[in-house]
Amino acid sequence: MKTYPNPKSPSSAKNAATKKKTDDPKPVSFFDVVYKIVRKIPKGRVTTYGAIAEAADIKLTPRMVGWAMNGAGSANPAVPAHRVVNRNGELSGRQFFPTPTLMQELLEQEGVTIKNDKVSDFKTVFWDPGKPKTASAKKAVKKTVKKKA
DNA sequence: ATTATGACCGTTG
DNA sequence: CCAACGGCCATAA
Repeated sequence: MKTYPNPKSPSSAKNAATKKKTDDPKPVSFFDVVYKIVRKIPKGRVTTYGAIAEAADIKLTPRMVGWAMNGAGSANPAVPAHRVVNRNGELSGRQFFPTPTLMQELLEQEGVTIKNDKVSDFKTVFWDPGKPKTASAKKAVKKTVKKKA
């Protein structure tokens, strides 16, 4: 992050709660969507950015999810960003927490086992936000497609 | 308006 | 199997 601007700038989290100047056309920023989903994550459960993105209706990309989490710390109520990991189950965002170890600590407190900064039973503790509308379409995708190469 | 970056993901080499 | 690249949408300069 060389030219890292300022993600938690007033135009991010602040906007989510209180509309400022940079958001007129949109009543709510896409941050709110992410926050809402993340807050839905049950305790002791984790999810991936991609899952959140899909839960958001694919309107966003995993990257935007992570970017939105930047304002999570300033969001109200606080967003359990520690329950959000990448598809590899790694605590990629731990570095962005007040303390790099805080994310792991929180997860362990909830009963999630962390191994080498990664979720042990990631697939087990993994929680899918679920797509209410595209629920039926989800079946068509068949999860058995897990095979990689 | 254009360029560059990002708490990612999937495919290609 | 491991490494590298591009794609995706949004924000900041």
